Amino acid sequence: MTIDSDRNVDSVRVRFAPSPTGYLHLGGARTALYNWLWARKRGGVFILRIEDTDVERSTQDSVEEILAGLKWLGLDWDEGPYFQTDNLSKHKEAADKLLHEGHAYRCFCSKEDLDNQRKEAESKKVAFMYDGRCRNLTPEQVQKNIENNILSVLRFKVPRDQVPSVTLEDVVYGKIEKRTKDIEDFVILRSDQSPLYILSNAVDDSLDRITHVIRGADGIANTPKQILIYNALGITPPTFAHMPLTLDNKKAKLSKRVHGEVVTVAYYRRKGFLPWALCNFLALLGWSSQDGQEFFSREELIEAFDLSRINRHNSIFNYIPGDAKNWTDPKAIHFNATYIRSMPLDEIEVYAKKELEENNLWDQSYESTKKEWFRATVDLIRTRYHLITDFSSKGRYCFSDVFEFDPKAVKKNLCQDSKLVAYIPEFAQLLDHLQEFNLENVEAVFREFALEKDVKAGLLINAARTAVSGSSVGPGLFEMLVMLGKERVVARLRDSVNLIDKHS
RNA sequence: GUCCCCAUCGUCUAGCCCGGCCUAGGACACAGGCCUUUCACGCCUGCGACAGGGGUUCGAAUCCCCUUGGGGACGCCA
Repeated sequence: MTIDSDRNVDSVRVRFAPSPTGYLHLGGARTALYNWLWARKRGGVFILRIEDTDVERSTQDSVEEILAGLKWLGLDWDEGPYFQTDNLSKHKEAADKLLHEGHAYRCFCSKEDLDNQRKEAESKKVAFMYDGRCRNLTPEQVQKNIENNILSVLRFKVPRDQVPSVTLEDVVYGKIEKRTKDIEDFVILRSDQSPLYILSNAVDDSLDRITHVIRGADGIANTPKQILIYNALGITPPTFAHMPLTLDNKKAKLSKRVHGEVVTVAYYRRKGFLPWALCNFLALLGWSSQDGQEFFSREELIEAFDLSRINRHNSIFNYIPGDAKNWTDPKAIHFNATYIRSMPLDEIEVYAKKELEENNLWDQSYESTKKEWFRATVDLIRTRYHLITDFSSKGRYCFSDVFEFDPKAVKKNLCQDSKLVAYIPEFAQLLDHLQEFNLENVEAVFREFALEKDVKAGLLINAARTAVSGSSVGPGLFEMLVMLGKERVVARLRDSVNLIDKHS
């Protein structure tokens, strides 16, 4: 259990606080998931807060994309979405308080000036830290600057003399210590008096009575600063749990800009992922269960999840750009495929239906007269599918007579033996005469025909597979034929002879 | 450059806090085999790691130090 499990046992409040400056990406989804899991596990509250204080870059589209992504993933929130900009007055109030109580001061240094200093430091390869030159301005000097309309920002006065170091007990990283001499007097209010993230975030977390801040490890550097703010404001800081980052295979932070859509949640939705399969995969990037279980239902994962089992090292999202089969982390595909073939039929049917509808392959009868047929078909073909989109692509032949023939399959299975041109119409005829088009009878036709002609059954079976499905792979042939029904099978077999002509 | 953090199979990880049960376990991927009418199903087998060096100890993947490697943060972004 966590460090403060006793104190917060009945009142966990966590939040996911994305900035609406882009897409919901995998890293954000994972952060949201961990927060959600923790809230659900502890019977707490999961809050969604949009941190839109960067007016320049925040967009409404991005907000909608984030909400849609979370909804799709099934990460429902209990409060919000709150918008950080709605709290601006509170943030300014806090800043005023810090100023009046001597925890902050006006800094009149110009941005250009500081940028130059920073550049110079960089070229000299020395560390740049604001030197605090405005810290000890006399009230008269400050007044004079204000009268002269010199713009000022508000900087936090890091109490280096009183507090030698800030330590925190991170739930996942343990004790983290930072000397105050290594923390610069950071800006909390811009020159237009708008608050910065470091301030707003801390104030909002306290306003929202957040008990656990669960965020990426890139937030570690901010934490000591925020603790200093909490202390100056007389607020007890929340518990922090930083989660390791997810890097790409070159160990760079995942980002939409450099990695493209493969890191966006929307992409997985489009490509045919089951939302829970993605969640399940994401949960395992940095966390593991005590007993090694990897597949979890929502309830099971909530039960098994614990902040204390989050590991400390960054993980790599192992996708290989340009690899058609492994267009994303192979393990993620493995999760999706496993869910597709093992989830309750009732649930997968819903996804299959939606997929077919979107591709004009849906027929109303699949819910009435052909309901059982549809169920059986979905169950038959899902075994080897990796993605929901496979139902409309690889499975197209089940739902439409217009489908593609894989040239390699045609060559391999139909053009392989010239006798097939004669055989196919023959056994198509035999099948056509079948009273009952069931597994036994259909198989018998193939077996007996093979015997009679003294050829391997496989020759006929493979030819038939390609003739009726256009492919060389798929479910067991006889199941497939019975599923398609006599009429379609016979017609497709007869038509397939034309394919052979074309190719030979 | 400064500060913070991390380091087990190619990847995700278990084990580490409380040294011996570790000839280091699982999963994905990969390879081979089986089943079979095909296959991206299933089953079996294999491949494959404690970054390096010093300590401490009877004994170290586990504790300590150093080196190396990696990541993150150093904005009037969030």
